[in-house]
Amino acid sequence: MLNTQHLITFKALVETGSFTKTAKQLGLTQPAVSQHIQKLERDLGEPLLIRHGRTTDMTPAGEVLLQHITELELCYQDFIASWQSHVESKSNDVFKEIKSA
Amino acid sequence: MLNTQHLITFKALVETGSFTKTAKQLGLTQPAVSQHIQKLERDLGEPLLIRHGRTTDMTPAGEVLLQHITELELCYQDFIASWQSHVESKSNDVFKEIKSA
DNA sequence: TAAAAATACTCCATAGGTATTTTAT
DNA sequence: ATAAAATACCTATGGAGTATTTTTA
Repeated sequence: MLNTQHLITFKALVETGSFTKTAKQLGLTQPAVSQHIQKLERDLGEPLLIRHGRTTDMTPAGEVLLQHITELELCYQDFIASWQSHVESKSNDVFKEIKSA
Repeated sequence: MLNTQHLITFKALVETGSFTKTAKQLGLTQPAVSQHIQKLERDLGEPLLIRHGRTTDMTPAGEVLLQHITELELCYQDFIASWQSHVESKSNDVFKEIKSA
């Protein structure tokens, strides 16, 4: 199973293009970022990035994974929204109880 | 961030209706299942299940979460499918290389 | 040679297990 | 009294940090 934190790190890495910047952005160290990517690559059995020296390109596998991450984020946002409205309706219930007391 | 393994455990628990059966099904111990649910409830700040003795009912919060899990599973299945076809097209490339050699 | 990433290692947090207690039928 | 869930406690794995080495621009 893919670790959600590692996926977040991968997405940030694609955006910044730099392990060091990603680490700063996420409040991690650079080795931690390296380890997240390595773990994903081990889990998936192929490289997500092609390293040419300091710069990196995404592999097709990386593109596929990135698309998945985007969809997971949408899914998560939907959940947050429904959770919010659940909590709101709950506090409405409490309000009603107070009023009727 | 909600732990994916804990979500899987919660779904299994809803299906089996029993901590012990869930543990067996997932190859865990019963206390591990208890801990997964407790962790989710702590993370979300409200109960997912109402315990009346040995039996449990899902709370509305539990229903909301379960819906989310279902959507995550769909999302994951889509990913598996696109990953498969990515890998296949890669091996096709390899095949082509062999043929053209 | 100076930067960025990888590696080595160490430590600590937490996930999961065993043993036990609590609870409800 | 028994079966199921909760709690206590312990251990081991792995995640994250520091220090260092490697790499390349």
